[in-house]
Amino acid sequence: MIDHFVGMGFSEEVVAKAIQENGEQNTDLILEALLKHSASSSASSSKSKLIDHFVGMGFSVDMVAKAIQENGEENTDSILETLLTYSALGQSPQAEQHINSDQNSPELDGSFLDGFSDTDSFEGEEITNPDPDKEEKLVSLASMGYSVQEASIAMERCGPNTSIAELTDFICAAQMAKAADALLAEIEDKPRPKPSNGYHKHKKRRMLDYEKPPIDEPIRLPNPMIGFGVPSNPDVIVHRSLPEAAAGPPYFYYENVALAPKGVWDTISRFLYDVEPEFVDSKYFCAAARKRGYVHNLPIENRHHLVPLPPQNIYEALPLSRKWWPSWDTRSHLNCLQTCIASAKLTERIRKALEECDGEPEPPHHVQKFVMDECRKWNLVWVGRNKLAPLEPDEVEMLLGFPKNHTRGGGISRTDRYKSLGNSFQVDTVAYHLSVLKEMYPDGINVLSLFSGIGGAEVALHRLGVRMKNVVSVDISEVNRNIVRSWWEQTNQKGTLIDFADVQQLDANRIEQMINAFGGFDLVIGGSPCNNLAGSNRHSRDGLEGKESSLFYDYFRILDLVKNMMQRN
DNA sequence: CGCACTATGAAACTCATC
DNA sequence: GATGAGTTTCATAGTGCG
Repeated sequence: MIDHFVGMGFSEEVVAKAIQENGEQNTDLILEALLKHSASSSASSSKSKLIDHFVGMGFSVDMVAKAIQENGEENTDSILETLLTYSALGQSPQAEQHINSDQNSPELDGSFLDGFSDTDSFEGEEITNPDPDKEEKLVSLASMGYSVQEASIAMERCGPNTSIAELTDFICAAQMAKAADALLAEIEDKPRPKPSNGYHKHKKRRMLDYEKPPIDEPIRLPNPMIGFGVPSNPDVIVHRSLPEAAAGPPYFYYENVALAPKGVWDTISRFLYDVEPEFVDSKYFCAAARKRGYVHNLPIENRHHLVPLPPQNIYEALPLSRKWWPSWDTRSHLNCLQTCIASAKLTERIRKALEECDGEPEPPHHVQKFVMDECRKWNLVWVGRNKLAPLEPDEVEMLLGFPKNHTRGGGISRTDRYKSLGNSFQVDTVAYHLSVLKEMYPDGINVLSLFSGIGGAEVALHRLGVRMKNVVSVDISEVNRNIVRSWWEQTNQKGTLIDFADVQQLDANRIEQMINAFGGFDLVIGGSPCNNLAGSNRHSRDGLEGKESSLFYDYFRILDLVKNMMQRN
């Protein structure tokens, strides 16, 4: 019983309490109590949040665990002090480790920390005499956006009496040296266009690597996939320093699938002015997973989520399915919403397999395994006794944050609805990133929206209350353009919507024309085709050079044109 | 022709273990 | 570090029907 609810993502403590309060019999009441609890409290326990917080600053997990053990959970200042002391002394300076928490359970067991006290790599007696001056400098450098590792090694190399300015110079010089080497290594690569306003390597790097051969480390996906922070775990990364060439105006926001073939995100990031991608799973925003990478130059401080908050798990999103949900289906979130749905043949096979074991209290293990494998593969939900079904289009609309009937009618087929929705943004996730624009542009913004699809960016901005003065929207699909146009009119937008079918139509002349007419674009947003990158594609997963996915280079081309023209003005 | 339906794996990841 | 089991994935091409 406890395992059942723990499997849904609730913590053991909370489940035990809910069972105690409601009795073992009434699972509905227990679930309700759990949902209320998760709605009222944040998704993470305080301890795991605390760990995440410091790990996000670049400290290793075992270091953080040790520091919390020494100082208690309450005094975060003294924890930080201890961590800085460890770092200053050069103890276990690896920064790449993350907590290996269960992706499905945001809360951690109380016993979680126990394992770490045995694996400490540093001893108490080595930290007797922390140098206060050293600490102060570390704090200063950390607040400037440098990692503790970079800072502490720079101090080690430069000596104790080095000024902050000299230390930052040292770090920059090391970064540039690494960049030059990397650039030499890249010349061998296949030819590529370069940003015309210069190419500067300025990624935050870990000083430890400077000893190693100058090979660019490939981009890795974060675990948990929370980017620079999500509402339940905000500001994991407090500061980031953008490369000079990346700074706006205009702001830009590029999106694609996180699980692309190797090297794809390295290339994308390289083109987009060396901005580090922000990888986020939408399961932290809604009831369905959606692992995506976002390269953008927006500020990341003081983001806020959309209201009202969407359903955070399957039970909130699809309350009617609760009645039929068996205890052995422990899913709390759906998998990625894709462009195709399961066949009726499959759900029939499942129904028959389940009916064959109707007499027993629970299907045998191999049947459960078969059913659950298909449920996860096809995102099936329970709609009756032994009955599973794919999501309806309006349910997909809701899960992705679009208004009901957004893609309905006007001549679009059911198949095309699934396809357009499956290719879209998750609105709440994107809106969280875009939310900083609201205060920056009280008078509204001009938007260049490439590969708009069904208008995920426009819907997100509208729901945020960001006024759109002029929107230039480009999408190859006529039904998609109709959907956006129809939404634009239904929501009584005061601004102007101009649409194009093909990004090729946007050449330098036309872009210059529009920039002159509108006074420039404030936001260039878009997610280029993923079909040659996505794992579901058996036939033509050709990478970034694939037929459609290579349109990424048009996103870059247009963005770079806009940047240059706006810089000139 | 438009539409609904169906069959079709592998790459790349995570996690545990040795 | 190496290995292996387990899990996830904004899809395409072909067929058949009205």
